[in-house]
Amino acid sequence: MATIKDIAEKVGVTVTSVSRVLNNRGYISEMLKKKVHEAMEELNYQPNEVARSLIRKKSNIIGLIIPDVSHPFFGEVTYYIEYYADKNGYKLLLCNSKLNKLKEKEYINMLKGSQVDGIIMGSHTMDTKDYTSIKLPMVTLDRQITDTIPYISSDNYKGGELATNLLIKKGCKKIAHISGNLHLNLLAKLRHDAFKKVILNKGIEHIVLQTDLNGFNYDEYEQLVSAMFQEHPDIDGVFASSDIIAAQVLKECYRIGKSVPQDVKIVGYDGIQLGQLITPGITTIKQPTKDIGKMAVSLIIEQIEGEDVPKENILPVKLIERQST
Amino acid sequence: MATIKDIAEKVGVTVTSVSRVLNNRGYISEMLKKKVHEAMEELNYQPNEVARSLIRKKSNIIGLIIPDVSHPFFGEVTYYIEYYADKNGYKLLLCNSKLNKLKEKEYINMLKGSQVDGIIMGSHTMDTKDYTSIKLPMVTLDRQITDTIPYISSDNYKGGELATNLLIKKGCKKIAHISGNLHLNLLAKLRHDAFKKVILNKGIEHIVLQTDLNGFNYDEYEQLVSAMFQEHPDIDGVFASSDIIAAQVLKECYRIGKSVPQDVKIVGYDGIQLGQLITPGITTIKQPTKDIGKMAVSLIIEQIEGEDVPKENILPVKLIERQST
DNA sequence: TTGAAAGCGCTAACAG
DNA sequence: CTGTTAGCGCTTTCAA
Repeated sequence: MATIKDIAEKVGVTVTSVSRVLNNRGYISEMLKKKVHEAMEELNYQPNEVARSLIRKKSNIIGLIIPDVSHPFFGEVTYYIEYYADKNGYKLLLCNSKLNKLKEKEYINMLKGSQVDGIIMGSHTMDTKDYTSIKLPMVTLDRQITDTIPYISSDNYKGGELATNLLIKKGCKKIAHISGNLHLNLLAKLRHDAFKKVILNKGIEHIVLQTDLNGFNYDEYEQLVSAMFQEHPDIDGVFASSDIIAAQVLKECYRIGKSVPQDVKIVGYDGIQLGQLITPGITTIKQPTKDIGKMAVSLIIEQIEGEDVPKENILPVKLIERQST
Repeated sequence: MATIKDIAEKVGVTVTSVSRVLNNRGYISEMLKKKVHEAMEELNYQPNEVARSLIRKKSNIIGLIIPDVSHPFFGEVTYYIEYYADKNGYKLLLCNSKLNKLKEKEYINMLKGSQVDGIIMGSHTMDTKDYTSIKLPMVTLDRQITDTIPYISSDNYKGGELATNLLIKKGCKKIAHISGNLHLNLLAKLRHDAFKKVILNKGIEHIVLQTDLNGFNYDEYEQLVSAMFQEHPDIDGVFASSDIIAAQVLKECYRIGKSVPQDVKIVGYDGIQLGQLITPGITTIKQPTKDIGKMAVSLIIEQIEGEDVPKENILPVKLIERQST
């Protein structure tokens, strides 16, 4: 690979001058500019960003830690984060924590070592102090760690209300809520809280199930859902905390001969693109993945640039009614 | 952030010695080792990988260019690539090209500038010479660019045969194949070739449709599939080039009142995890995403280490029969 | 067993 | 408008 020195020699000036045209800083003659650009073309020169990072103390890299990119919700969010990062001249280092505490720690150290300019955290298994000691621009997705670390979430409480109210409105008498892990302090817990409030308020029979901690496991979902219908065959409404789980519920209904929405009504969560493809369409609460990604990037960049950013960033959700209700 | 100098001063030695214990190279007294490690603990020291990369001329970063992480197939592959990269001490820089030629070029330059040690290319919209001029360890997914650049693909021809034969065996009389873009020189084209060969061989009526170039667009799929059934209402078998498209076909069948598999039989491709959730289950040709990811990483690393690697790497596919056939 | 010195590729005062 | 010099944080000969 050609270096700045090569092109300096070729043009017959010092590296300083070349650096100047590279960065378009200070006075440079048109003549020099032209020659340098030509030489760059010829030698196929590409500035070494590693060297630049070292001296500028800025890598232009954002680290992203999520449980699993292959989960459709995180896949979509990641897509948009990468999109907006690139648009703003940043690169994305991707880390899949699998909701594993140790891996999460290691990734954070790795990212610090790699001199990333900021971290977007979509996985939160560690203790509060582990996050506060990071000392790097940070933004979390769906978790409020302290009031100093900005977070982005969609309006989980509202989502929980919308889903629960819809099921009630449609006449469900016994409703199950299948939530994610309730102990991780995720804001997604608010969906559960809203569910409880609404349902208690209306005095409707209900149960709450929780999926386990070990990431996203389709088999686990399957067992959970199957056991649920076995123990509570009279369930006629399910509010699932993800579209994946909702699809699992739908599948189980088919398997045991319950028709949807006649016997059982189902509401999912996330509004993943793939949800459109399932028949009957699963009613869902759509999270604005694009806006989440965009905001995550802008909040990180603003912090990198030393600006103050709002700590609470709650984006609206939207109820999408399809055939499962 | 503490630097090597800080810890050298704290311990009362030179940076050279500290560097030695960091890298466990050369003679170092146990005493020094211990002291240095203590100081590292105390100052929460993390070696600056940017500085290391600069001097070692090795970043330990792999670049990954794919069309779109939020597409489930690529999401899964990306997940495994990151997994194995991390396992081998490498980091992953993620790039979504959206199958856009210009973006792909820019990403490649960006990755070169970032001094990545190698590139895994899962997006191929450029011309052959653009790839050969990259001069960096590289491996492509599903495209044979030249006989010098190693590629990984699953056995597309076999997959096409399996799918087509199954549909025929199940009694289909008019079979449609919905392929991806046939002009991108992807090896996925072999699915189409196999389809043609088998179907002509048996003299069965058929049509071939092609999805467009602009990445993955659910609306486009919808229109395509809808138009297909309108023009050819007598189609009773569909071999789709992805599970997503197959799901779209299934959905359209529901919409227009065709039952699956009685009226129309469907075979998808990829074997994405999400496919399990759809009812009726869509028969599919499963690509070994985990093995693909693992092999991509190992082929890149072997090249980085100067080893020769096999150029053609074809992994087996597997027919998974579900209810759509 | 440890240190001095050079240098990776680039930027940035400060001179001229 | 251009060059000299120092230095980012680290590794690595070569000496001691």
